[in-house]
Amino acid sequence: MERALQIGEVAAHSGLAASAIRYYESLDILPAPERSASGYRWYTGEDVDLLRFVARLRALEFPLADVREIVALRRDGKAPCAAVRSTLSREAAAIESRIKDLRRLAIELRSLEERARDLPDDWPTVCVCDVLESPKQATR
Amino acid sequence: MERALQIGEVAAHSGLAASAIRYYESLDILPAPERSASGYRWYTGEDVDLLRFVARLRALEFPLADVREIVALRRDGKAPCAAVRSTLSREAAAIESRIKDLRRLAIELRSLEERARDLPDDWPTVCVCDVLESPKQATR
DNA sequence: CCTTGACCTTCAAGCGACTTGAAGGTCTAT
DNA sequence: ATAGACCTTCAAGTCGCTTGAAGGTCAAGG
Repeated sequence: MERALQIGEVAAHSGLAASAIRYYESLDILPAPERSASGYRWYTGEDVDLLRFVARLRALEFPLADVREIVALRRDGKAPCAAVRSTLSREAAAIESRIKDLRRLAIELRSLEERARDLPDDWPTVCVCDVLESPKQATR
Repeated sequence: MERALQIGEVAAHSGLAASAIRYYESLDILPAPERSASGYRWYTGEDVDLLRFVARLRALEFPLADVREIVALRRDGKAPCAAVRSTLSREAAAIESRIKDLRRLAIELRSLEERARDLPDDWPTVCVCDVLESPKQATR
């Protein structure tokens, strides 16, 4: 016979923070669990499965709106596969584009850093900041 | 003789949104410009240089707190190079670590997507979602 | 029986970097 | 005179939570 679990326990089992679980419940992403006589939330093993699933979606950076939709489909007995697929491809594309941006950024930051390393702190500043000004000019 | 510029014009010249410029001013990141008799902000050519510089810092994803510090140093006649260097290396490290995370994520999303492509929408769902459940199991 | 400490509760506010909207004023051209 | 394209301020919304305050509950130990 399985014992009911407190929020801290399901948090530990799912990898979500207790505050995040309460937050999801407040947004109707997660169903409200039973309560003990004193008002504590009681979770079941099924709840833990759902929390784990939600944690996985969030680890994949699914937006909460999508998580809500997917969890609702599941609650209605429908397989959320189509919704999951749609978010998967949208997220994957967004993240790949973000990676491209960040890579450009990282290269620029590192090259600026290299350039800055050679300048003294009191380098006479003719414009706002020599390190960042007119970035397309010579690398010295 | 140079004509004063309205916020929309300096926004266009700097790449910042007018709303962002007002926001920076409200946070004392940017100095408050002169105003016309009717209350419009009037910007000078120097202001545009500063706005461009700030736009560049933000394009490099410098946090606003750092931008504030750097702009303040400059206002006090000090070269902000040390502060810039410090943010550069911190930001570069943070962004490279973020890239690593996102690359792992992208790989996982794409492989899940591939796996999902082969499943019908009404695939009998034995758990919350077959596509995402027990991700370490066979790729079918 | 009482206290300690670790848990739990709710509600409100804060984070970062803005954007958006409402409600209104100004300026230029027709 | 009016249209429309600017500008102003202020408040609230976005996203995904976390943190803090103020308090209730519960088991163990003295």
